Amino acid sequence: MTETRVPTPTLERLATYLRVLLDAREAGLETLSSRDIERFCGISAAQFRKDLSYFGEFGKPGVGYSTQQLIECIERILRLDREQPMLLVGAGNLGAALVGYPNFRAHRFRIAAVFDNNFVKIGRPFGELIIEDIARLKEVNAQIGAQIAIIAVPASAAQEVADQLVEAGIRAILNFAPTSLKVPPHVHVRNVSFLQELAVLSYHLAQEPSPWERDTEHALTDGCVSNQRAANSRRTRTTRKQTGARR
Amino acid sequence: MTETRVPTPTLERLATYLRVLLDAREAGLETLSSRDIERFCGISAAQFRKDLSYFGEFGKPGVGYSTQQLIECIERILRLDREQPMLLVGAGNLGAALVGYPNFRAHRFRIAAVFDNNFVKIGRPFGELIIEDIARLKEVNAQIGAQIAIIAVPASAAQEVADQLVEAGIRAILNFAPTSLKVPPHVHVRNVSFLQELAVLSYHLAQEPSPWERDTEHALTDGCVSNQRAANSRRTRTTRKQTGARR
DNA sequence: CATTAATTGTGAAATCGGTCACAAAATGGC
DNA sequence: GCCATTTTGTGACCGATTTCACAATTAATG
Repeated sequence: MTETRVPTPTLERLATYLRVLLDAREAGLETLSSRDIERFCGISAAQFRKDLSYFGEFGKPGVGYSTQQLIECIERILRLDREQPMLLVGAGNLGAALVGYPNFRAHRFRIAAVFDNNFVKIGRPFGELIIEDIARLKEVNAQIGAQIAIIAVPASAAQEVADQLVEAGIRAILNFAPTSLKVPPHVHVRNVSFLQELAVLSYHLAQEPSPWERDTEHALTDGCVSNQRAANSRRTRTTRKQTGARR
Repeated sequence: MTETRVPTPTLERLATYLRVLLDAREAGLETLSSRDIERFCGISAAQFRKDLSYFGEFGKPGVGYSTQQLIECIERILRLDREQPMLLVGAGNLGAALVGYPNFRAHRFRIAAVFDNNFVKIGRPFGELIIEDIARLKEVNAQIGAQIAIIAVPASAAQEVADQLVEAGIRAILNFAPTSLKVPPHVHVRNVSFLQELAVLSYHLAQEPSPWERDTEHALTDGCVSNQRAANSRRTRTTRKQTGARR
């Protein structure tokens, strides 16, 4: 609340709170308590209050929070209170899904231009926009002044695109390509990785095999043993216990 | 590394390591050290070693890790070593991007069926699949036996879809709808929220305004003051310091 | 106006995740 | 075979985040 940097998890949750509040306002609720928030999105009431405490005091003891006022405050904190033009690079399937994504507007994000390097696509309409030549990135953004860009190109092209975006004055990148971008320190990057999310789910499934699988599969306990040194030396250091993949 | 639960951040990073390893194998590198990994994806060498230590020992001191062996081990850990059929619900733009997503196959994920509730779409081709009636979810999955599903429908329909998926035996859900799903405890959910990611980026931009904006805008320090009680009572509790949004 | 019930904001404690540093292991050179 | 060099695996430390618990505040009731 006084001088601390705000933890990223707090920022992420703020967006969730905002969504809940918007729904609540839609439903005509004028105030919400932290316990209501917990019911609606599963984030604990204490967590919610602690998160808000980084920014000030917004509630009334005994009453809760004014839906309308808290919406306005969170929107200001997150800079969602003004139009934000964005650049989209990559006019493929994913790009098409993004230009058609209806929820951007509620948060005042707007895709202001689309770029691709495929000369067959350049000049064609894409949603309500015309696909621009990626070579004109800097030139076009001199007009638009976008600070945020979305990368929706294959991994092999992503780094080059990122470099061009930085060159064009972009300071924040939402990256859908499965690759680790290298950018100067003043540029923020957030990665969205379907594969990563699926991998985490897949891991958890493996931990608790489904009933019909349990008796035909024993791979959970064999499988990934230590390989190399597994069956030989090592394990002599201190009191090496059961080496190998557990669980 | 003996009985601890594996932290989720570790699981997420595992997917990144795998990507790096796959690229390295492609490039003909037979071994990699933890410092190489750090160079390629920015995750610290110590972090990498610690992450692996949850699962066993995979490297050779003085040498590094066999690319091929480590790929195989991580694939086993993440259950990426066998085909995983998935159900996709929602045959809109996003669904189209997902059925066409080329990277699923490298990790053996496969969209085995697509569902929608729009009778105009049902029966039409969608990529290489035919759109099925959502009402046939359970019936169809009795054949497929998928444990993972992807929700790519509007938020308003997401909870109902989730309920039907659980009913159809699904145990893991990748949710693209901006809503908090309620599912039984044995079902895992991961949310993908563009808006949340953009909101975090937007916040950081607000913290460090771009040069050309700095002298025309002063909104950073005014803006979201505490509202309610801001200018009146309160602040009497202990030694309440400067109330209101900072920064 | 006093009492009760609800709810906030926040220090303090607990938990969790990340970094460091170093002993142990592997390799290459001589 | 021995020494120098590299790199692993991990315990110990440290910082960040979450949870807890409670004093303070508000509103409602009689």
